[in-house]
Amino acid sequence: MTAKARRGPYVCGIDAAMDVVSGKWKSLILWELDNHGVRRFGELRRGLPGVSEKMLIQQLREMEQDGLINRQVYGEVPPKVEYSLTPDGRSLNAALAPLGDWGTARAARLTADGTLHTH
Amino acid sequence: MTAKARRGPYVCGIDAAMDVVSGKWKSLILWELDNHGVRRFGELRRGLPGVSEKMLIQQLREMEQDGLINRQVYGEVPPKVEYSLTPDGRSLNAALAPLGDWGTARAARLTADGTLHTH
DNA sequence: TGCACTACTTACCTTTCAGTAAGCATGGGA
DNA sequence: TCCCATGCTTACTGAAAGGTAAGTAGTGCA
Repeated sequence: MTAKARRGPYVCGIDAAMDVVSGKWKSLILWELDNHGVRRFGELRRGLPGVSEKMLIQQLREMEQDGLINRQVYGEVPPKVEYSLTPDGRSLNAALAPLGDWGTARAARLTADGTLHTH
Repeated sequence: MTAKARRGPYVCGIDAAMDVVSGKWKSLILWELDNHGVRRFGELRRGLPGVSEKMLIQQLREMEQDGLINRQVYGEVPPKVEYSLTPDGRSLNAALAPLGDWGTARAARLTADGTLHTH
C-alpha cells in the first residue's frame, strides 16, 4: 500500500477528525470547495496561494479516499477534472466552524497585544 | 530560539487554531485538564497512555506559551507542578466539541461499514 | 516544427515530528 | 550509604511531512 495506513483505532472523536483534516492544505480545500461548490484542479491551485501541484494532488487524493470529496473526470483533451464536497465533507466543514471562530478571535487578540509578528 | 517559531500570518481562523492544537497529545491534554480541573505532571502522564515524558513536557510547554494552560510550581522536594486550563484553553476545548462529535460519528460509520481495522 | 494547455507523476532533498534511553537535582526513608 | 520519588533535560535516531524541479500525454494552434 502506498497510501498512508491511517484510520487506526482512535482514542476519541477529535483523534478521528484530526486524522482526516490534518495536512497543511486540507481545511483550506474544504473551505474553497464549500464556497464555490465545484472547482477544477487549476482553479483550486490558483485559489490556494503557495500550494505545489504535488501537495494539492496528494491532499485531494487522501480526502477522496476519506470520503470528503468527489472527483469527476471528463475524458477530454486538455484534461478536465472537477472536485466537489461530499455530504461528509460539508458536515466536516460545518464542524470546523467553531474552531475557525476561536482561531479568528485568537488572532485578533494576538494582533491587539502586538504578540503577532506580521511582516 | 529553540521553541517553534509559530504564530505566523494566518490564512484563516482554522489555520490559527490548528497551529495551537496540532500535536499528537494536545487535544487529549485539553480534555484531561478540562475533566479534572487540575492535574500534576505524573497524573497527566498516567492519564495519557503511551505518551513519553519528553513529548508530554514539550506539548505542555508549547500550550503554556500559547496561553492555553497555567503551570503552577511548588518549591518542594520531590518537585510538585500543577497544570490547569486558562479561559482560552477552556474555550478552545469547547470549540473542539463539534469536531469531536463529527469524528465520533465518522468512526461509528467506519466501524459499521467494516472499513475500520480494529485489532 | 514546435509550443501551449491541463492534470498529473516522479525523483530527490530538507525540515519537522516523535520515540528511546539516559542523566540530573534534592531530600527522605531503609 | 544507597535507593526512591518527582519533574524535568539532553542526545541520538528514525519516520513522516513537505518542498523543488523536472517530466509525461494528447490535442490544438501558429
